[in-house]
Amino acid sequence: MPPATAKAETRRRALIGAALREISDRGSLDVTVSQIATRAGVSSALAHHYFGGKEDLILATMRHLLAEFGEGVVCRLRLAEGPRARLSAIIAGSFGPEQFHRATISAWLTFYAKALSSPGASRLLSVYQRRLRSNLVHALRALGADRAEAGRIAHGAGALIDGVYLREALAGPRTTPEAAIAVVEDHLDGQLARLVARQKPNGETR
Amino acid sequence: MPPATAKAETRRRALIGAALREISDRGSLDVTVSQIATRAGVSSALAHHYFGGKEDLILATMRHLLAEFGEGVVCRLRLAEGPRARLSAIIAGSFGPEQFHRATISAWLTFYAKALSSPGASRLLSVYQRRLRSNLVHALRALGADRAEAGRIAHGAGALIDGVYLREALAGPRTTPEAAIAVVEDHLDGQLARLVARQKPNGETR
DNA sequence: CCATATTGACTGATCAGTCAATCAATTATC
DNA sequence: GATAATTGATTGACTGATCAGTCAATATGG
Repeated sequence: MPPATAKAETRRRALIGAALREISDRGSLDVTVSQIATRAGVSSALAHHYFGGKEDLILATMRHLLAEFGEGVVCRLRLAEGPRARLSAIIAGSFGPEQFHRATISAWLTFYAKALSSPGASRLLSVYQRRLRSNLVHALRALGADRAEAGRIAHGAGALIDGVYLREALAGPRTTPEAAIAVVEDHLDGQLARLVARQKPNGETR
Repeated sequence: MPPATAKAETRRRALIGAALREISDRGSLDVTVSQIATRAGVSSALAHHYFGGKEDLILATMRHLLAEFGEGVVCRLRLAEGPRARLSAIIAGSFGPEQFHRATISAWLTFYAKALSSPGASRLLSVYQRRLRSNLVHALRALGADRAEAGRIAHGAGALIDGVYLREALAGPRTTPEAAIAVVEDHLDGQLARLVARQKPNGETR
């Protein structure tokens, strides 16, 4: 509300957006503060003014991406009825068109790489992974999986989602979000079929 | 055989090994030529002498890792009898203990990230992906999958393998190669069961 | 006027790549 | 077999460029 703060917030957002675009375009975190600032239409000194330094700007950008991602999932989750639909909502949210752009995917991959050497980045990604896992496990348990099975399936599904993203980041031929979703749904179907078969050995599979 | 060439080869190997260790340790491709050279016990100028420049050294390191990986798969593949065993061999080879070290995995992830901005790195990874896919498709077709199905399953399995690696690169709690293998085998079992069920709708599943 | 926004100019550090100069080994010549 | 010529290995010192971060000075809005 205060105009000063409002302007500051605008600038922060602009810088984060510029950082995102710059990182995506160049496909690398080797992005200079000047490049980002120029893209945002300000001087590099201003970027340092609003964010303590480069690291903080990068982490803020990451946090932004993460938050956007989370919103997409939560939004879809609200509309889902029943545990199986919740699983689908999580998957669809993970590949929401607002995330599934080559540029955004590239940014994700670079963030993952950064997490190897930046505790801050690592922490952020852990949050995302835990949230995804928790969502999946919750829905799986509602489907009758015990804790171990739910954990196992969630782990596999999470890895598959990450893997599909990873391939998308590199692959020449563009895939659609629908195709990505299909891969994960397919995987889950296979896993759930066996889960059900194990629970009710009397032949009933659906 | 010629001593001069032998020495040169020794040096190249030493530099590649040093690069690998340095990249793994630091978890980043932001590694200086000096750091690598020092670790190899030579001057940075020598690294430039043997490899045209930094990029070439990095790519050579990548190629080395890739070749090692390929050998592991080929070796296991030779021992496998029957298509299903070949699938298992590919998976086991992908998670061979010689590859499945935190350090090596970190290097893989950084290479993936580099592929976003380096055509050379991208090409190398494409080779790996094509080889993996080709191996998988071949075995799957021998199991009766048609071209489309084999392609679909291979894509999913490839993505899952990459995803498991990706998680391993970050995860705090160390997993064993066996656990990683189990995840992918599990996935394949699910997929194959449905494949068989679709082919022979008369209930026979094994 | 005051506070905040904003900048240009600067600094200190880092690094890839170059180069001319040694050093070592191999080969050619007598 | 001794010696000179050639080639390759190796280095330290240097350069040119790049960049994150700083700071003092200036604009701008209240």
